Amino acid sequence: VDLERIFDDLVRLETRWWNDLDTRLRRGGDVPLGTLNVLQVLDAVRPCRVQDVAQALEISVGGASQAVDRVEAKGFCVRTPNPADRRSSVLDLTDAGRDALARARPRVGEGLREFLAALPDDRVEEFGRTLAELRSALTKE
Amino acid sequence: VDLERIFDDLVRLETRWWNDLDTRLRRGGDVPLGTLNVLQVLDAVRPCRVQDVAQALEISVGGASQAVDRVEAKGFCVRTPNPADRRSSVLDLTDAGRDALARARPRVGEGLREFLAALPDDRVEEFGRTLAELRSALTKE
DNA sequence: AAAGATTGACTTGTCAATCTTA
DNA sequence: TAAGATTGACAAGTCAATCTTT
Repeated sequence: VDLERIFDDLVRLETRWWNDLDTRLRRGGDVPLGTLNVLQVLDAVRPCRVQDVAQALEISVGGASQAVDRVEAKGFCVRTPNPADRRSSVLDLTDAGRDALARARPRVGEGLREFLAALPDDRVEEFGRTLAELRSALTKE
Repeated sequence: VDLERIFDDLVRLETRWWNDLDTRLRRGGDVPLGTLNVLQVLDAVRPCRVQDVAQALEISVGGASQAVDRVEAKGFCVRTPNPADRRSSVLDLTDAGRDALARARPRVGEGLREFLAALPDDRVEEFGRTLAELRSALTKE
């Protein structure tokens, strides 16, 4: 098996899907895909701190802090002092943030359905299982 | 099937693998992974222009031009005026570039073997086939 | 001291405008 | 006019240094 080829295909596929989805979102007047990812984390993880965003997106804490800055500057979330630990803040979606999330999410779904239409359902499932296993194998290191 | 979860796992897996491999390379005194990718294209595609790098890496032409700038600044490739079309240059690896490529490549292989050790061989093969199919489905659009 | 977060300097990508040659 | 490439302004990540609170 040619592992370098697998890695190359993984990276390029991710690049193309990311850029294509991001372009769709921007053209449709929605938030960029990076912003959407943050909104999804804020919606799914509660309570949510900067650290939780970093972990969910597999990026550095510094990067997550800056990403939250941008989302907050657009009025999509607020930092509230954390009563349990004053070193951190709790991040909460605003109504505008929830609206942006609700508008953008379906567009991503559309794109993904098109991308994966090339594959029969059982292989899509298998693909998802494999990705999940490879990812969970990593976090155990 | 949860397509959003598949996309999320794809993006995060790529992020982790990329960052882990890049860290290994830098720690070992080798070129960064982005540079290695360019070297691999210059080695595989001949003759190679900036446009070919952009296509192979699925990045913009502007980004490819800058990436080649960096590789050239490190002395790993040279731009030679293209006799067949004077709008473009032909890119060639230098001896130093070939050395850097030969040193870095095996380290990436090591990392990938570790990452994929979590999976039996037949599923690694299947994973590779799926990635290739999904990618080729894209280029036809 | 260690943990959470922020900040500044840097890397590497995008896009739009521009230049040169076809 | 279009194609190949370059450039400058900007976007979004990394890391290391720092600040505050535990």
